[in-house]
Amino acid sequence: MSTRSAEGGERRPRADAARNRARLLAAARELFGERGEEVQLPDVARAAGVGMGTVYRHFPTREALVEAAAEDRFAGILAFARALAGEGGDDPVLGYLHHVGEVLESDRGLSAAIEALRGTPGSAPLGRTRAELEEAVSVLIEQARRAGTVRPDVTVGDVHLLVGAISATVRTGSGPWRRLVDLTVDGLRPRPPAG
Amino acid sequence: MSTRSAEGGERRPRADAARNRARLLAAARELFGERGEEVQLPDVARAAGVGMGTVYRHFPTREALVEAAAEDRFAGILAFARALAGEGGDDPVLGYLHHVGEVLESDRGLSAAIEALRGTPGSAPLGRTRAELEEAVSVLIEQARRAGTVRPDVTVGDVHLLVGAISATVRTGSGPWRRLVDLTVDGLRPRPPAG
DNA sequence: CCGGAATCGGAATCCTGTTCCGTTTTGATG
DNA sequence: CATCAAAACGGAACAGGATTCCGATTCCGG
Repeated sequence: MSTRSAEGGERRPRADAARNRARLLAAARELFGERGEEVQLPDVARAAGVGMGTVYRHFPTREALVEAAAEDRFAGILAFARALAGEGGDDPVLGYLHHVGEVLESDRGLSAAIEALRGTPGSAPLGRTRAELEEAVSVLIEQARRAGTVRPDVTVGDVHLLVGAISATVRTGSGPWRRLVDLTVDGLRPRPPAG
Repeated sequence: MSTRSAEGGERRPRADAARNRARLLAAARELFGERGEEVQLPDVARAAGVGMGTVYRHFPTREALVEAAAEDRFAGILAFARALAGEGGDDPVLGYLHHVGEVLESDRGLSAAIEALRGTPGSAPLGRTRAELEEAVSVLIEQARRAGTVRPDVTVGDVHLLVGAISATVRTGSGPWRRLVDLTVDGLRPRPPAG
């Protein structure tokens, strides 16, 4: 009980630890983003100039590293969703899905993270972002509903469902995800604008 | 050149080989259907009462075994599609997607096979079934188009895309696949029948 | 019944994620 | 600045599972 106050206090990490963690994340973001799941832990360790022990000191499991590396992608998507809400456009849900698809396309590790998230109840860092994202998306839906671009019964869960489907499509390269979005979004619309 | 005619002749397999292959397929169908990808090759070998060497004599790779085990599911789906075409209903595409979803739900190994198929250009046994399936589905689409239940621009590729999405949704258990079908199929309809 | 080819079984190998532990680095203290 | 315990490090050892190898066994045409 000398330098730090009471119990819950997270002690500031040692300088080398912080440095290595940062290097690991940088390497992981680069490699996973480029090659996706096929990247092996030893590769990441080597790219970060670090031993395997260090990898596991910072991330309890491979999956955790994948998630951590994807974290700022989620943050980016969240920011986008909020900006979209601010713009007040007519079809924010479509815009959101397109954006998610594009990000997925540009970062092959993100879909891995999305899938990994299924198993995890609430991962510490992402749990919060996830909740905020849910909130932001529901705002988009509400907005779209008012503009008449989505059916009144569409929920946040539905949008998540579609994101999952898009993610799988991009990950497996099983087809043009934009087409999937188009097919589905037309299904989201309450009625054709008659034109 | 004694018992068999010329070059291309496939010689009849030895009795024990045929028996073991059948046992392997039976075991694989049962185990993969029940537990999906998490089943391990040694389990299948044990269940079939066969050694690992035998597994690999018959199937060059785990993936090949998964595919072979799923083969008659594909055949069943093909048969269903043809029957559906025969019935001449109004919305055969919806019926097809529902059926596929149900089969996927009942056999956890099928989605693994579907995904495995992506990598393979033309696997000998499935290549044929795949082509026939494509033909059958295009008949369904044509029929639905005439009935006005799908947009005129919907293609076989679109339906495959949706099947892939459904498969991923079922496999990861990431949500209610029926809802996904509903959302999407509404997107397939040309226009609300005004009523 | 024989002989050789086709199969078989399962141990050995290889590849990867994960764990362990002796060594090194950090930073609070005197 | 020197000291020392705690924290972090590196990389070798381990573990689980797919795949390969090869000596032993089984089939089948003659």
